[in-house]
Amino acid sequence: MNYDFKSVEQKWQKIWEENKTFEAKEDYSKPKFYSLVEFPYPSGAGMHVGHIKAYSGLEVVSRKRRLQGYNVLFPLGFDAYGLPTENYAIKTGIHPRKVTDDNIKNFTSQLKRVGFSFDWSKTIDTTDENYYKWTQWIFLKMFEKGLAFRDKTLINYCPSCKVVLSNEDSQGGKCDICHSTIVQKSKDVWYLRITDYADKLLEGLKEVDYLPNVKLQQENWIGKSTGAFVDFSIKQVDEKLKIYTTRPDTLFGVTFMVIAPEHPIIEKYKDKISNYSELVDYKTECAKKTEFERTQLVKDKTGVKIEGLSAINPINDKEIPIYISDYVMMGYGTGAIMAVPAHDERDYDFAKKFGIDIIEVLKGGDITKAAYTESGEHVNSGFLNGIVDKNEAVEKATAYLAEKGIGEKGVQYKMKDWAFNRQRYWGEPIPIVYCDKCGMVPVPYEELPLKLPKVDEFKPGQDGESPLAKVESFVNCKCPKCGAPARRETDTMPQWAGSSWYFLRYIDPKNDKVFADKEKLKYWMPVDWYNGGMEHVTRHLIYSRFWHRFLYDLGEVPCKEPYAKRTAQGLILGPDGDKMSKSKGNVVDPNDVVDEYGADVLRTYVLFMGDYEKAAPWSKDAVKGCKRFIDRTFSLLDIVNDSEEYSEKLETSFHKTIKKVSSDIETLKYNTAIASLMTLLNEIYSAGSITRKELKTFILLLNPFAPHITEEMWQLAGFGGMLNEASWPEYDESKCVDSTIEIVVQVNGKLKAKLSVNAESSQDEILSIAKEDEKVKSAIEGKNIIKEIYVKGKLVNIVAK
RNA sequence: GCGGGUGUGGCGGAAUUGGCAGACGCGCUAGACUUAGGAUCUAGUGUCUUUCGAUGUGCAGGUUCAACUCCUGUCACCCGCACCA
Repeated sequence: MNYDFKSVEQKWQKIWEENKTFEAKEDYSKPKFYSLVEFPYPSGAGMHVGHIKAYSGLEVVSRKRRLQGYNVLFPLGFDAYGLPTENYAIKTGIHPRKVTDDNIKNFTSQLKRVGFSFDWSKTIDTTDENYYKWTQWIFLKMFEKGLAFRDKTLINYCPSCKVVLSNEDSQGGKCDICHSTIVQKSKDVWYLRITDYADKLLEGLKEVDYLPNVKLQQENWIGKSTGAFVDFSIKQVDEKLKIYTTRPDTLFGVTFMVIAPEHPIIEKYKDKISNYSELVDYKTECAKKTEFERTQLVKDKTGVKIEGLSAINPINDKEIPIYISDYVMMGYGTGAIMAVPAHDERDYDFAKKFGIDIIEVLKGGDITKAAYTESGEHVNSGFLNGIVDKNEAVEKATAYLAEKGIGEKGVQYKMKDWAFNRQRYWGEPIPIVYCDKCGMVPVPYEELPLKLPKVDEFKPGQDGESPLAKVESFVNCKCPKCGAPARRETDTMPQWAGSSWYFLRYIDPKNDKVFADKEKLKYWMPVDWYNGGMEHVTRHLIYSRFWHRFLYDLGEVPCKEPYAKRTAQGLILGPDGDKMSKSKGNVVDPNDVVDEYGADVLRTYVLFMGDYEKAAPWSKDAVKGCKRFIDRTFSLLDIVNDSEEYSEKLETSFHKTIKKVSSDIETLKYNTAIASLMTLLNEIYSAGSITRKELKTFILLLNPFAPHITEEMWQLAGFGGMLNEASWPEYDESKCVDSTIEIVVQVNGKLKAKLSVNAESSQDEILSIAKEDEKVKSAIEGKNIIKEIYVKGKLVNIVAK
C-alpha cells in the first residue's frame, strides 16, 4: 500500500483544527503542563528550518504529555515589533502594520502545514494594541516604583540605524542589527533599573532547572563581585577619591592611583592641575579609539600623570601619584582604582612603563618578573602580616577600614541598567507626558493603550529623533495632572519589551480587565519547560526574568521564577557546514521539504539529524532515510495479524523500546529515540508480522514525531477514537531483559568468544562454559590463570600468564 | 587573555557512564525484481591482511584485568566574555 502523505496530512490538519484538538482546557482538576518555545519574529523571509527544529523538541514533549493525561498549554505567538519590518516599510512605503499582518499570516499557514500542535486560540501579537496595552501598563508600574527613570549619560549610539542601543545590543562595539561601529553620545534616555534586581536574579537561578551553561552565562553576565570601597583623600584639595577593590588586603602595596579619563575631578579641579591641557588631549585621543583598537592594545598601557594633585593612602598616609588611563573605565565601580602593581597584571604593566615603585605584599611570586596574582602570606602589610588565607585578610582589612571610617564593604555588578528606548516608529509608545509645571507625568492607566499613531513617514529624524516627534497630533496633549498643554514622550520601547512577559499573556490572551486572570495564572504558572536558542540566554532570558520577578514583588504573579526548566537547541547549518544565510544561498526552506517528502518526514529528520543541543549540517540525502522510515512504517498495515498481545519474539523489544523512547524524549535525545524506533521496525520486518497490540504501541510511540501518519494508521487499523485520547504505552521493567543473554569472553582483555547463555546462569556455570570454548582454550593453554573477572550479564575476562 | 565546549568510519552521529567501539541513518559495493530506476527488496561495508590475525575513538604518556570514558601533558577547532579593579 502506498502512503499518500499529501492528502493524509491535509486531512488530519483540517480535522485537528475543526475539533480544536490541541486547545488547552480550563479544567483545573487535571495536572497541567505548560511548554513554551520562543515566539518568532515574523520576518518577510518566512519560516526557516531552524524554527522547525526549535519547535519540534517541545512539540514532541507536548504530544507525549497529552497522551500521559496532562492538560497541556503549548502556545505560539509573534514578537512583531522591530527594525527589519520598519526598514522594509521605509524602503517600500508599505505600512509596518500591513507588513506584519501579512508575515504573520504567512508564518501561521506554514506552521500549520507542519502539523504542530500549537493552541492557536491563545496566539498573541506583541504589536496588537490589546497586547501592548499591558506592556505599557507594566512599564507604568515600574515608573511608579522608580524602576523606570530618565538619565543623561553616555549612550551607545548607532549612526547608521540612528538608535540608542543597550550594552547588550552593542556587544563588541558593533551594532547588533547593522554591525556598524557604535559611537558614544550624551543623551537623555530611559532606563530600567535592572541592577536593583541583580541579586534576586542571581538567587533565583538556584531554584530553577536550567542547562548548566545557561546558568553560568547568566551569572557571568550579572557579574557580581564583592570587595570594598575605600576613600583616598587628595592632598591639595578637600576631596575624597572613592575607589572599588576586591582586594582591600593589598592596600599596603598601593603605589599609585588611576582614574578614568572622563572622571569628574579633572574638570572640578582643573585650576589646580598644571598639565590640564595634556589630560584633555589624552581624553580626546581615547574617545577616538574604536572598541577594536582598545582591545587590541590591551597590553600596551597608556596614560598621563596628573600634575598638581596627589593622593594619600589612608592606611599608611603615604603620598602617591594619580594617573589617568583608559584601562580604567567610568562605567564600572567608581571610575577610579587603587593600583597594586605587585599583584595585578594591568597595574604591573602600567607601573613598569611609567617607572613606578612596585611593593610586594604577598609572598610566593617573583615581582621583578611579573605580577603575582595568586594568594600568599602577607608581608610589608602592618597588621595583616603573616596572614595566608585570602578571605581572612580581606575581612580583617575591611573591618579595619570600616572602623577607621575610611572604607566599607561593597558589591559591584558588571550588569548595567537597561537602556529602554529607541528613536523608532515600530515599537510600543512610552506612556509618559512632559508638562512644564508637573514634570514627567504617567498616562493614566484607564487611558491605556496609548496607541501608536498611523503615519506615512517612518524615517527617523536627522539627529536621531523618533519619527513620532513629527506627528503633531500625537505629541501635543494635555497634562493628565493639571490639564495644561503638554508634550508626549516620542521614543518607543526596545524590541525586548514585548517578549519580556508574553508567556503570561498566553494564559489569558483576550482578557481586557487584567493582563491575565489570577486564578488562571495560579494554575498554569510557572512555565514547566522553556526551549529556545542559546543566543537569547543573556538578554531575553534575563530581561523576562526581571519583569516577572518585578510582577511577583507586586503580587501580580504567583511564582518568583517564570521558567522552571530551560533548554536550548543547536543550530541547523547549511549543507556546506556553514551557518545558513541568505547571502551564502545555503538556506533550506521547510516548505520545499514538506512539498517533497511531507511534514512527518521533515519533523522526524530535524530531530534525527543529530544531537538536539548541537549544531548539525542539513543533508538532503539523509532526509530520504526518514522518508523510507515513514513509508516502511505505513507498510506495517500489510503484515498485521489478529493477535491482541505482544508476540513472544518481540515482547522484550517492545518493552525496551517503550522505556527508551519514553526516557529519551525527556532528556532531549530525540535522535536516539527515533533510532530505537527504526531498530524496532527492522526487527518487526525480520519477524515477518506484527500483532495488533504491537502496532498500537508502535503508532503511539511514533505519534509525537510523526502525528499525521500515525493518526491515519490508527484510524485504518480501527483502534477507535482520536489518537490524542489514547494513553502513552507502559512498559514492564521485568520484561525489558532477555531470557538468554550474550556474554563476551575475553582473555587478557582481548575478545575471544561470545556465549549465549540463560540469563539465570551462575558465574561458575558461565566460567566453565567459557573455558570449553576452542579459542579460549588455545589462548590460555600452557598459562597460569591469575585472575577471573566476571561482570554480571556482560562479560568474562580471564587473566593468564 | 579568561570562561565553557568539542575532537570517534567516506558523512551525520551511537556507546546503559570503566566492560563487545562504530547503534540508527546516509553514502558506497554486489545481487534480485524491472522496458527503465535517483523506486523497492536481500547481503556486505572502520583500517591493514589472501587466511590466521593485527590494529583502531586528535596526539604523547599514565592508572586498570579492562579506557572513547579516569589522570597528566599537548595540539586543533567552535561558542561566549573581553582591561570588571
